[in-house]
Amino acid sequence: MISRARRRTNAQLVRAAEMCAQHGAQLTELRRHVLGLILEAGGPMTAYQLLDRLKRTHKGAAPPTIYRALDFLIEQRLVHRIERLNAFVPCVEAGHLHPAQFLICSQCGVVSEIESRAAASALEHAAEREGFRPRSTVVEIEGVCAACRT
Amino acid sequence: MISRARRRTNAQLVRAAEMCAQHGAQLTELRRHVLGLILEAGGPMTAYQLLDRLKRTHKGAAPPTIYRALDFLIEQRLVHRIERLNAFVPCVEAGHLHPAQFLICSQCGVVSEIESRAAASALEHAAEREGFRPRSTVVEIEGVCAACRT
DNA sequence: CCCCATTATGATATAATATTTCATCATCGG
DNA sequence: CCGATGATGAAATATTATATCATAATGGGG
Repeated sequence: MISRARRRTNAQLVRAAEMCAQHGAQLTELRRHVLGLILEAGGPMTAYQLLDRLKRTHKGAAPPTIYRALDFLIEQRLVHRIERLNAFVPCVEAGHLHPAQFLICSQCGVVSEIESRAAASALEHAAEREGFRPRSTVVEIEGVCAACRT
Repeated sequence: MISRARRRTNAQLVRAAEMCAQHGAQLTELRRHVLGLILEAGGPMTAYQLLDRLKRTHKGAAPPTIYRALDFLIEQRLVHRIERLNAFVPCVEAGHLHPAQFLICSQCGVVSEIESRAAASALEHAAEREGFRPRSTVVEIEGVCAACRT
């Protein structure tokens, strides 16, 4: 019995592997496994939470194991890092270059990713007015989500 | 002989004390000292860099000493935390509630604060479309500054 | 097919960042 | 003066991240 969520994850993993291949990068078993953990988590996961899970099936896993995998996944734009939480979530639009914009609920801890093209372009223009060439933009908005406001 | 920069810092410290007082908070000697270190630094400082400097004049300083001071200063909106660097800088507009928007040069390490009202309001609207009530927004744009682009 | 350059992983140690906890001390309003 | 609150001291520990060196897999040229 494979759950719907699990099937969805598998599809995402297949797609991720394709996208890596297109960039000449390989989504190895290990990296694929870590990405799977993040996809299945349903919320932000810290590096050491991921490491604990990884250890269940991957005996000798150590901090560098997980950080190297995360570096790769971030490089491939499959995963975002939420700086405010020291945590990691899947990209909503895997593999695409897009500004990371997060809503972080301080009550329930839920993190959701949004995409405001208006904000992204305003930021880009503001940066370029200073002569600054932006490469990677992170927006993290902490507050209270709709569910917790009731 | 008091340098111009030093005089400017003093003025900022006086103003900071006033603003704290207005909120019923006290800028104690210790906190004032830490704020002074950040103002004089001329760039982002990590907690432990600040701690090292603090120790020169403040014998028993320990990690909680500096983190408590930083928490206070952030609470009073006198200092920003740059999540991507685990580092701290003074607010450009001390004591005001404003979204923190930073340009971080990955070549020279310089951090500058910008203020794009357009981006801030686009983000606020995007958040509220999701029913999210924003409380604190951080934008960190990593890239290459004008000076380093030449 | 083999070589070897490159990339990936294993393994250990350690560095850097941050918090918990409990005790003590100041301050200030009643 | 007293008690409540807020601030600091001090020690231990938790959490996050990197450095380093060794070993193994992989994948193009010859």
